[in-house]
Amino acid sequence: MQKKSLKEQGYKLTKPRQLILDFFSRRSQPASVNQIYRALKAKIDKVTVYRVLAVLQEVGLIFEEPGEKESLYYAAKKQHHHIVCRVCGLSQCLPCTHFFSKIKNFSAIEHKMTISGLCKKCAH
Amino acid sequence: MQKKSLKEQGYKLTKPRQLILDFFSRRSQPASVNQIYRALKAKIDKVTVYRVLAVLQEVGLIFEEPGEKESLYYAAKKQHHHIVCRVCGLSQCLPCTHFFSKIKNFSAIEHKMTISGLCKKCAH
DNA sequence: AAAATAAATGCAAGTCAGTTGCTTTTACCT
DNA sequence: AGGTAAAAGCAACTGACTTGCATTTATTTT
Ligand SMILES: [Mn+2]
Ligand SMILES: [Mn+2]
Ligand SMILES: [Zn+2]
Ligand SMILES: [Zn+2]
Repeated sequence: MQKKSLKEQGYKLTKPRQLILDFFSRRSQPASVNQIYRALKAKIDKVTVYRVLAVLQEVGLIFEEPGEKESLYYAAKKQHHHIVCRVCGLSQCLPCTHFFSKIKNFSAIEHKMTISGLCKKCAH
Repeated sequence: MQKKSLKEQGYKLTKPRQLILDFFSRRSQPASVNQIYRALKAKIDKVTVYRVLAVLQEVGLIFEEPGEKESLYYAAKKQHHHIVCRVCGLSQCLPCTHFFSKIKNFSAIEHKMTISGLCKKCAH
């Protein structure tokens, strides 16, 4: 089954929401709030960016991820791990192994991981 | 070889530094800046807590870690991974496997990982 | 098509972690 | 004890993120 739209889930399709959905349809890499805000050349308030991202995440149209500098990043595809260059920010997907399937004493396990390094261009 | 003291590394042994070293000698779990600050009942300025932690980390007497709520945590033992209860904060060490030893395109690899869950007491 | 209405936006102000600049105090050396 | 550089304390700042509230907008109802 494919993703339900905002309207199908009882949310209005507003101009800010449309702008941010368009942004993600053009972009495959994860993006921070500020990257999104700047990409829209401040056509919408930054508070609205936060609120729209919360809604889009709520309805499963985007996904949150941990990041290096700004802590919240979002992407159009479900969360998996990345390696990020600490100099230029180049980011590359990593195959997602399933760590820790049998941890004792804890339930409802979640994990967040950031792997960073220097890409060829930045390594000297 | 064992750890060099502050003095041996050219740093003064001041009252705030002593207090924080004592704090870590009593505590095995990682602690955030605020936890440290509150534990000292504000005997020293919070800015000083930040600066002392930076020094102690610099000289290798404590180690920084990523965390769930506050992003900076510190511990007396070298960085490894933990699982943290999202309700009460109970934290437990995890064996550190050496992920990602052969990543392509990136050098100087570092990783940060937080694993959280609900401990037995908080799981209902 | 216009009015009604609830939901969403924008703006201003607030919170909270972490930083910076600067003055005063302190550890340590002579 | 006195001198001095390093460190502490204080106040103000920054930047991410949140909250409250008045205004605007998407969609429903006439
Ligand atoms: Mn994964
Ligand atoms: Mn590890
Ligand atoms: Zn790079
Ligand atoms: Zn718990």
